[in-house]
Amino acid sequence: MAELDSPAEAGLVAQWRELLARHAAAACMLDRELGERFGLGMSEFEVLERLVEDCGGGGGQAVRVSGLAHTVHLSQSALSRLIARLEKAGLVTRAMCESDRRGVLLTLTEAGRERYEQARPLHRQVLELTLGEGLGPACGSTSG
Amino acid sequence: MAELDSPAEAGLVAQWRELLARHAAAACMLDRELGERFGLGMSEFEVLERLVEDCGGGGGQAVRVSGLAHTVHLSQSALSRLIARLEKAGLVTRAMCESDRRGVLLTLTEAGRERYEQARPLHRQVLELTLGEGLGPACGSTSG
DNA sequence: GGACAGTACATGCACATGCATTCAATGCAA
DNA sequence: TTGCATTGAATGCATGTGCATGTACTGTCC
Repeated sequence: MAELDSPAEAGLVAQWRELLARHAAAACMLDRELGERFGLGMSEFEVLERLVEDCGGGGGQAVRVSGLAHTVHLSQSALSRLIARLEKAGLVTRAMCESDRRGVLLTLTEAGRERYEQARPLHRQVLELTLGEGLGPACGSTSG
Repeated sequence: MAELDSPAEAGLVAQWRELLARHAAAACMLDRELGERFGLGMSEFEVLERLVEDCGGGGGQAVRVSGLAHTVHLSQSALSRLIARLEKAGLVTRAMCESDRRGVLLTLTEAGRERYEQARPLHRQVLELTLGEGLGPACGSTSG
């Protein structure tokens, strides 16, 4: 039996599996629910939320893409395409940064803010369901 | 300010972001390290591990694919293709189940067991790094 | 000014994933 | 036995992701 060499190792693996299960359950349900009802993926919502936070309540404040990359767990290329999707959907606007013309400034549109506000309750409900109580079966294993 | 309506909501979101960060850090490093050194993805290793556990120490005990789906957080189709990759790599063997010929029995090959045993220390090291201590920047945001 | 390294973002490409569908096999009912 | 719903797994397809690269721009050194 090679898998029970040390108790510390077993605990670490148990912790990892618990994390995997919770993440899978939450991520899958978020993707499905937000996608069905609001046309947003989990990461799309996450980016919108960061934009709302960083832009503050006042509209029009712009955010650099490079700043987002530090908070959203996506590669730079994935983030670039995600923003392209959001822009295509009319939820954000891309504009050239004047002070550093390599950079891109993101502005949340009114539609983007509304979409976020509409989706937020569902997002929180899913988190309550999947993080609050004992975890259920994850997404992938229930499909088929 | 719409994002601080209730303290419970804020706590839930904080918990979710913590989970996202830990998962991203661990999953990314696992994929990268296991991929570079052993040609295994995170999920491939996970499946091998379940096979080792379910087959027990003795070789040759077979495991149904349908049973794996409940423990690995993948869709049925993804699991099917993952198993195909493992079989192509010579790490598992697919055989028809005699009692229910719809089912597929998986057998860990000697190479599969060896690969798992070789990869396990690295897997545990990554878990220690990413789960044990305070989380660092996640994978995606550090690439580029 | 010109050359060159570094940064910010976009894009080509390969690949893993999920959904819907398909195929094979089982269980049940008539 | 035939007919039908169900289950286990494989496959077509669209999509999201990361890596490597390309493009545009900045800053530095000469």
